[in-house]
Amino acid sequence: MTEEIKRVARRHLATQGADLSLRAVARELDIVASALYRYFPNRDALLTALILEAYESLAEAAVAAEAAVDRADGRGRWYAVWRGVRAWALAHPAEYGLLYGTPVPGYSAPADTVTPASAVVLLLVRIVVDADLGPGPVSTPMTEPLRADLRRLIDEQPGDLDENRLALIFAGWTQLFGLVGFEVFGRLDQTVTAVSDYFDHQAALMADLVGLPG
Amino acid sequence: MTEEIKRVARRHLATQGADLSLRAVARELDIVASALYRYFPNRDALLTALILEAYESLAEAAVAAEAAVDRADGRGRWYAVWRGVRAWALAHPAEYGLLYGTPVPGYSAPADTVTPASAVVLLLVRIVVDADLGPGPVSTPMTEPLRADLRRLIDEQPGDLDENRLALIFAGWTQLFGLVGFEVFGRLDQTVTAVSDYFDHQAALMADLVGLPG
DNA sequence: GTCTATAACGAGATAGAC
DNA sequence: GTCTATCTCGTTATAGAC
Repeated sequence: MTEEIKRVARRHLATQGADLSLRAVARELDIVASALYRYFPNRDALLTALILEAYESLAEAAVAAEAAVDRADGRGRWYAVWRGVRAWALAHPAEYGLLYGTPVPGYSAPADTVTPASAVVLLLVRIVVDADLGPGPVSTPMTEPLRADLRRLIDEQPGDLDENRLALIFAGWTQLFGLVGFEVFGRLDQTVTAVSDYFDHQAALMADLVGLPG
Repeated sequence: MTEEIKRVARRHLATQGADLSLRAVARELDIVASALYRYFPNRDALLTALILEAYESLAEAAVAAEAAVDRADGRGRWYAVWRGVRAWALAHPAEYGLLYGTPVPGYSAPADTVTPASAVVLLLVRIVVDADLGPGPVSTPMTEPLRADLRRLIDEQPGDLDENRLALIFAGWTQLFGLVGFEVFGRLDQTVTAVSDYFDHQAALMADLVGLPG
C-alpha cells in the first residue's frame, strides 16, 4: 500500500507540477485523505520518500549510462553521465524540480538526503580519478578555507586528486545541473533551439576544462 | 494602490518563501482578499508583475555592480557581475526562485519576460566584446544547427564575436546561475563551507575559460 | 490491534451580489 | 471596496469495522 501511494503521488507530481495534493492522491486510490496518515505521518514524510526515491532513480540512470562505456574511455564516460542526467531530468521534470528546484516552502530535507544527493558528482570524480591526470593546473590561487574544504572532500574519497582538479570537476558538476535546470525549467526556450547539440557541446567544453583527454 | 500591493507582496515573498498568499497580503493592507481582484485579475497576474519587477531588480543590481568598475578592466567587470547577481539572489531568495527555480504550476510566463530575462547574459557578452579577444579557440567542433543558433544570437548584438567565444560565455552564464541556484536552494550546505571563496574561485575559472586576460 | 470513514477546523483562491 | 458562498487544501479527533 505504501508503494501504491508513492506510485500515484509520483504520477501526480509528473502531470500536475510541483503541487502535490494528499486529497487528490487519496481520491485516486478510492480512499479518504485521512487514511493516508496510516502510511505517512504527514505530507512532508511522503515528500521525503519521493525525494529519496528520485535521488536513487537519478543515480541509477547516471550509473547505468556510465557503466555502458569502456572503462578506459574517460571522456566517453563523462559524456554518458551528462547525457544520462539530462535524459532522466527530461523524463522526470517534476521530480527534477523536487531535487534541484525551489525548495518546497516549509519543508526542510532531512540529513538522510545528503548521501544520495552526491551520487552524481562522485561519479564525475571517479571518472577523473580513473583518468589519472596528475595534479591540476593552478589556474587561480585558492584561499586557505576553500582549500581546506576541498581537501576534506578529497580525503573522504579514494584515489589521487588535488584541489585544483576537484574545483574543475565541481565546475563541470555545476554546469551540468545548471544546464539541465535551464532546459527543464524552460529558461532556454527563446534562446537555443538545437538544445541537444548545445548540451553536448557544453559537455565537451567542460571535459576540456577538467582535462579529460580525447 | 497597485504599487502598494506589489510592495507588500514582494516583502511577503522575501520573508515567507515561495508561497504567496493573497489573503496575507490583503490582511496587511487592511482590506479583504477579494478586493485585490480589483487590481489584479488573479494570483497569476500578480505573480507576473512580481516576476517582471524581479527581473528588472536583478538586472539593475548587476548593471550597477558592473558600472562601478573601470571599463578597461574586463576581468573586474566579469567578477562584478557575478558578485552582483549572487548578492542580489542571497538578498532576494524567494524572488530568485520565482525567476530561476521550479516554474509555478499552472503558470506560464508571458512573452514580455524574455527581454528582461536576458539582461545579465547580455552584460556578460558586452564585457567580452569590449575585451576584443578576437576569434575564440575551436576547442570542440559544433554541429551546423548549433552554429546557426549562436550566429543568430550574435547578429542581434553589436560588436565582434564568434560562435566559439559565445559558447564559452554561455558556459559562464550557466555556471553563474547554476552556482547561485545551488547556494540559494541550499544544495551546497553539507559540501562547501567557504562559499564566498568558492564562488570567487569558480568565477575566476570561468573567466579563464572565456579568455579574459588578467 | 489494525485499518478506514466521518466530521470538523482553519487556512486558502476565487466568483458573484451588493 | 465589502460580504457571502463555494471550492480547494492539510490535518486531527473520533468512532466504527474487520
